[in-house]
Amino acid sequence: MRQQASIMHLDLDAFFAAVEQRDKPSLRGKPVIVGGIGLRGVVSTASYEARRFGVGSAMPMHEARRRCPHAAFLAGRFDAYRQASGVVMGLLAELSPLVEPLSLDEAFVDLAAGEQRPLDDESLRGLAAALRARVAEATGGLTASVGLGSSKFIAKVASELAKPDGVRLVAPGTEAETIADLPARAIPGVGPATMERLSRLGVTTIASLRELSLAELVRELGKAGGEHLHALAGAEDDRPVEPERETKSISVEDTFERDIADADVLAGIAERHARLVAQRLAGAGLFARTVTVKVRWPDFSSISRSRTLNGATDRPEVVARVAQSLLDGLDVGGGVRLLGVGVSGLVDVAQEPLFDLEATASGRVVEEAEAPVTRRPLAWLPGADVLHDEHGPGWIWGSGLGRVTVRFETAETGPGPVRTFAADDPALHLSR
DNA sequence: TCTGGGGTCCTAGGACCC
DNA sequence: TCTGGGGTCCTAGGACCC
Repeated sequence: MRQQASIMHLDLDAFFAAVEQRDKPSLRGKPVIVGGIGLRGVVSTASYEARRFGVGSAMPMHEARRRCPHAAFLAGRFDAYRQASGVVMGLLAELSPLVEPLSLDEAFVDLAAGEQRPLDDESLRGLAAALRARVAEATGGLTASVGLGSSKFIAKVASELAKPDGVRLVAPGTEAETIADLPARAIPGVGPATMERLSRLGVTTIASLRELSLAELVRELGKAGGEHLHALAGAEDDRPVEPERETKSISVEDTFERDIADADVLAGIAERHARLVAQRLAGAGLFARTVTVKVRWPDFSSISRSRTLNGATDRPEVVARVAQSLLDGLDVGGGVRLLGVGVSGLVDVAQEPLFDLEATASGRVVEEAEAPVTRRPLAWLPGADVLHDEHGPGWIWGSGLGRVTVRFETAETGPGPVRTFAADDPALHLSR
């Protein structure tokens, strides 16, 4: 453990919802919920206004609609999120070469690896304040919460304590007392299942977790989990900030609006998924040895089937063929809720296998493989950016029954007017 | 009308090898 | 003549995170 609070954790507040409010002035100050819009969607991010109604991440969308029916429900615009995220990560990179992104809206920064600067508490607080101001300025007003501590764990806890829109520095030497009264569930890695086991041992807070011996924790949670938790409970954490983590797996999966029991339909979906996976593999310059198919049944239980080849491939037809043969081994007659295809065992050189299935049908399959992967036509998803030949830029408020409702406003305009068009109005286009 | 999608890490058992 | 002891790879499942 280092002697300075020189590990930073930055977390953008209600990120997806905040980007929507930035770009849609009429939604500022109002409940906004971004997530899966379909029958089986879940909430990805809720704005703070929506959280007051008890809406939170991972909540089924129908439940969110019940709790906050007047919210704006949006499908999400990942290009916009990626763009804003890139700007913020760029600002972090100016602080230190050691930046570890955890997701679009979160990252660790090791400030001790940056250029020489004082790392006393006051200087670090000043650095965080300046960073937050620059984030807001560079992103059109997004707010970030920043935690500073002597380890990743403490920095992450600190940013949580700083939320929303704040800074928190946990002074070196005060780590254990700072976390003592937090619920054990606040430790990253303690989820519902682990918390349930801990509760049965009488654990509530981190202080009470500390009363369990290492042996007890290992017995209850296994070697790795037990040792990790024992260390974190005592505020011991020497994990380094790792800027480059290599990709270990790539997958595509889809939950269907309604369960699918038709093997031919599922085969077509598996093929599409396999092509997308292979496309991303090739895009990353990687090759895979193992292909996995995942199926979720109507009762929500799921299984996976995998096969490791004796070489590595990035060829869509090979991934598709292996996925198909794995799927063939399953009885889908009772219906399938979700189908996924993934690859792992990634290497950066091809070792094309002498693949026994290849010789049999390569000609036809290769032709198919060269056809570009076609994106499904985009529906008028709520929240999507559009451009109208006459009225200019706006966003989809809602659609249905052959009509589309658009609000014409941008981050710069202030709240704008709403108009409704026919869904096939030739003057209306999706942006980008 | 319950429960996304993209990941990571861990465990456990069996095969296989020296 | 009761049958060691590792190590690694593979498969499957589960917990967890954002």
